[in-house]
Amino acid sequence: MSTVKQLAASLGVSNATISRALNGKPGLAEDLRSKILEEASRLNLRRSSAARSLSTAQTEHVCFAVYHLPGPLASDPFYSEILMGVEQELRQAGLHTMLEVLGEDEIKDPARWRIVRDQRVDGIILNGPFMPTSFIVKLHTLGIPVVLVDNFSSHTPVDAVVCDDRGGARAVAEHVLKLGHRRAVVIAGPQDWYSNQERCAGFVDAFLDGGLEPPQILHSDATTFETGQALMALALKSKPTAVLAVNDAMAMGASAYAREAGLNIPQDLSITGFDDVPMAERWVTPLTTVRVQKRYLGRAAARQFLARLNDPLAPQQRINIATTLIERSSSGAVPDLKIPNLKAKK
Amino acid sequence: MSTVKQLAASLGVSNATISRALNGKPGLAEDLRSKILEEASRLNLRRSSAARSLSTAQTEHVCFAVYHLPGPLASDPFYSEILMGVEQELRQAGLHTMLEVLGEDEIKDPARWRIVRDQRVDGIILNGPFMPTSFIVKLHTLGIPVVLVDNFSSHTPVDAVVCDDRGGARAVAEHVLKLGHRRAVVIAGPQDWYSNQERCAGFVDAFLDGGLEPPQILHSDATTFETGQALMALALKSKPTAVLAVNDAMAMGASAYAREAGLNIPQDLSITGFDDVPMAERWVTPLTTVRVQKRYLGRAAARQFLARLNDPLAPQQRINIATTLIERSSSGAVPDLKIPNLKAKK
DNA sequence: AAGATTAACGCAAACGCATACGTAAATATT
DNA sequence: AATATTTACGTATGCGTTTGCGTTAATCTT
Repeated sequence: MSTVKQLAASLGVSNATISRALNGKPGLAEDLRSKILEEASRLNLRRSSAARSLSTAQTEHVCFAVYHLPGPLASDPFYSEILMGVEQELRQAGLHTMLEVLGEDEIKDPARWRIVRDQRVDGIILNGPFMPTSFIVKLHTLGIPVVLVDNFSSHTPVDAVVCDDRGGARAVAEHVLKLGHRRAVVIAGPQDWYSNQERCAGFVDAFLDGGLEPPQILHSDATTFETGQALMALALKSKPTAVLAVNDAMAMGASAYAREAGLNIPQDLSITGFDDVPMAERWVTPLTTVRVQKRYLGRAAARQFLARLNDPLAPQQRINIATTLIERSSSGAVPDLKIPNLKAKK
Repeated sequence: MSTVKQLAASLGVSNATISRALNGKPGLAEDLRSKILEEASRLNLRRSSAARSLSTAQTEHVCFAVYHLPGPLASDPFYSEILMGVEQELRQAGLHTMLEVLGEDEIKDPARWRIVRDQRVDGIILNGPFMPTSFIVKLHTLGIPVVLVDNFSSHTPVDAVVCDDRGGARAVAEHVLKLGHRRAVVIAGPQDWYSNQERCAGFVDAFLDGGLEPPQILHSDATTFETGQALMALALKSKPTAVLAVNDAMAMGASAYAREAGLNIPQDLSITGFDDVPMAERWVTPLTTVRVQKRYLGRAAARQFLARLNDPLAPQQRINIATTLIERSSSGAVPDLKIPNLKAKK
């Protein structure tokens, strides 16, 4: 329970020396240093992070902030795996993670955000699909190191760590095309959501590259199981042989709806998801999907943050984490029987 | 970007006055106070939390710490809803939440835990089923305010906030008994897990109160979907008409296994879960389960923490949050046809 | 061997805020 | 009207570190 000053007294040296010893700084005999470290652990030294921060102007805290619009997405805990990754990496670097769930107030005026106003953190890692550009820019203008994770804002000068949404989407789409499907519907979420855009773009890429018309895209204002069900109802009107969902939650909703409509998956209809959430492989018909390593996304974000701290003037970076196609049984060869039907109807 | 001192100079008053105005302390004319507050927001005052902490010996930070044993439980993000509740409530009280994922090192020697050693937090909210008693006691001995959430340690002098595991379990069990079931098997997790114990006890309570033999209990070292499947394989040997799982993940595993074994739920077999995770109602056969309001659990924990801060000497408290039975379609009347079969075999 | 360089440490000033105490003016008391 | 009380503010000290600079002693240079 002792302080640095007490340690100094106990060893008959100045507290400057103690400080140098503890922080591994030069200008100190090695034997004295080791003696100090020994005494420090013997006396159970409890330093004051406050005093240290006051002196160094560094808090050793970094904020992980999420912003959920009020409404259907409010309770999606999708960020938690990212958060785990962030914490893991920051902890390894000797930094501590502060969690903040943002509300409208902070979004509107970042300068009034408490951790900013009180200088409680050395920087911020931002997560959430609907982070307004103005918010990000203001934060950046305040001189606070910021990195975006699982989101990207093109008109913003801050670093971003995203997964390869587009490439992943292209991969599932190609997989589905290879299975012979030609009539596909995309079940998507809000259009102003970065990942959603990229995934849709990836789907389209694959179709265009295959010399095909781009698939029909059904948008919605949410990406939940329920909206997946609802969009599936619409999608079925086009008599598709494949449905590409922008995430697993919607894919499962779509799958549930199709099942209740008497369709067999994948015999009558192929359905694919995106994310590879834990339930994806445990679903009635295990989901063909794209694995996004959220935890790694978080780790990468933290590492990028550390790099930014070390070099505040480095050019803006955008880091892309690869995704991988996971083939399971919710996708299968195109149902031969139905193709003529569709053609006939045409 | 100004400091308190600059504010003082700008208004021609002392910084003591500024401090009093900002912190709502008495000894200050109201008009002066409002003038100061106005100037403060005009100059975009950025105070130093470090200096404030140094002076007041309070950080305004509280740590939410989780401890996951390495192994199968490692990635269960069950704590995230609790965390959300904690953050929400602490934020409302003007405190900030620090997240820490504990490792073996911290568990063994809390005094070496960085946030403790550096006095980074005003207290700690602990979560995780396998928190060792010694760890909790040491923390408490160090004089750090601690509250346990979703866990309870009877040989420990710290506050705890738990849900009514026992009552909830009793409720599902009674529900199942009311449906006519007599031959039930309990699918459970590790025996040294508080919630697991309580839930098993609740099941047993209901059976004993009904004048019946307690059900067979199958334990496992994890509580995942996969262990649910595995235990279901064992459970079926007893030809039960109902299976009570200690959580939804296991119930879903059990459900999946039963389905693949050709059983119809609930016609051939009733299955119940516990927790009411989001997937429970979306499962192929929507799960009869017990709702645990994890978020509220977190909020209650934070409130208890605040109370503890205000009165460090108050007697230890244990707060119990009610649970509610959610009846869905995975449970049904006992299959009449099979009862004679079972009796015959006997 | 005398001067120059370097190493090892102490001194003391910040860092920015809170607060106990002091003081002067305003108000209340008799 | 004189004294006692309260109100409103300033002064100055302390919180526990870090760090620039100064000092002394040890080592190196020629």
